[in-house]
Amino acid sequence: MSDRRTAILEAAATVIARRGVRGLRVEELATEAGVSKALIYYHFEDRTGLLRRTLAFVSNRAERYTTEQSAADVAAEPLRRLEQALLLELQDLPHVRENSTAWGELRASAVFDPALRDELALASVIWVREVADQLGAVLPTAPESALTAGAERLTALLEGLSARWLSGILPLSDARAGMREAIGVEVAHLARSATPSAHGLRQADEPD
Amino acid sequence: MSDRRTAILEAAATVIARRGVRGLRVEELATEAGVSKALIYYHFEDRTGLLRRTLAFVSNRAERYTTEQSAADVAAEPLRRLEQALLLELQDLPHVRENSTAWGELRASAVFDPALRDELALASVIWVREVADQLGAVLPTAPESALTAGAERLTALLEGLSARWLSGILPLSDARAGMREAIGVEVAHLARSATPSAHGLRQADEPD
DNA sequence: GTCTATAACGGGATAGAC
DNA sequence: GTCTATCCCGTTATAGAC
Repeated sequence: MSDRRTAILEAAATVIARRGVRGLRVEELATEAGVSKALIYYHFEDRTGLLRRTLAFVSNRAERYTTEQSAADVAAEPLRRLEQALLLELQDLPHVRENSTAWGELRASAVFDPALRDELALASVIWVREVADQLGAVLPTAPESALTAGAERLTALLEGLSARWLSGILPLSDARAGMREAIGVEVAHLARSATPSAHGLRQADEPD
Repeated sequence: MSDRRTAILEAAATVIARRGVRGLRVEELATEAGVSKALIYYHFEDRTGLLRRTLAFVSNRAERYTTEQSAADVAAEPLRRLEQALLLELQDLPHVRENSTAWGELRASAVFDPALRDELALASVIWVREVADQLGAVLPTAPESALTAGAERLTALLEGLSARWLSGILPLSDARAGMREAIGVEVAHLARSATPSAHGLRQADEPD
């Protein structure tokens, strides 16, 4: 894959984080990437195609830095690693903010743009499974389905808190505190359901 | 307030739910509302002003139907009422879907449009307090700060789950199950922290 | 592969009649 | 208050040279 193409995708993430999907102008993107407008249409089908590729690019990049970060502390306790991985997205660092903002934008756009849904669903499933795995490292006895459900809740909460933080209605520190507490609560909950024999039988909450 | 003006706001919610803020065309809005484009500019400053008013309109409407629904079951147990109020937003009914979609869109837009932030922050604070109050009815002994934090988590989770549902990456039934379980977990958590030595206290009045 | 120049048009906003 | 008609700018997308 050409250098230019990658440069355009990186620039797209930057511009989306700055202006939103709605505010993305192919011209501004061209300037940001240091190329001409026409080259963007040469490398990508059209505006929507570009967005699709950017979504995949952003989610790969997020996955990459999450994994790197965790690998660096592979010796750390599973719970610490889980917290790190989730709180990583709630930091006021340029590249984190950029990735979170772009991700949020593209997710929101997917509600109205079916072309984005496949990429979004794929990225989402990968992320949930990753978190489920880390939860599994914390709670080896918990059943897979419970881990997935827990990961679903934690990642959805993270997206909700992130959206509030980025739209300026929740201070970052509150978002981080909320996330940290939720992790603790979730782990405790899963631990209780996973080891019913230790204490009294604790059945699942409500029937569907 | 004129009939027309309200009709335009209602139509705006409908069109935003159909096309997104990004896809809202003043012309389509005019058709939907059964008025001319010019009238929209007569009643609202400009496109952004219209969005601001629509945000306030949508959040008022949501508050209204939440309250109505709860009032109808005022005799129900507090926990049931809390669940009802939150799960209300996760239903595949036209007007609910419309409100949730429009709300999500406007929230996402606020990240890049400071003009929307004040309305958004206000609506958000009202909603969190409402949920915190209902949590307080379930757990009279819990301190106000814990209730607010819990409500923050529950509403943020709801927004996260809702976004996933509406973007088609999470089935509605999963979203509802996740929400229901989270409520149970959260209430249990708050109950434990509020009554470290005993449980079942149900008589204390409003904490400060 | 990459550029400059331009076509083509969608859509926000306004003028002015009634 | 409400309409019809229209302006006109910004934006996507393409043509064609190098």
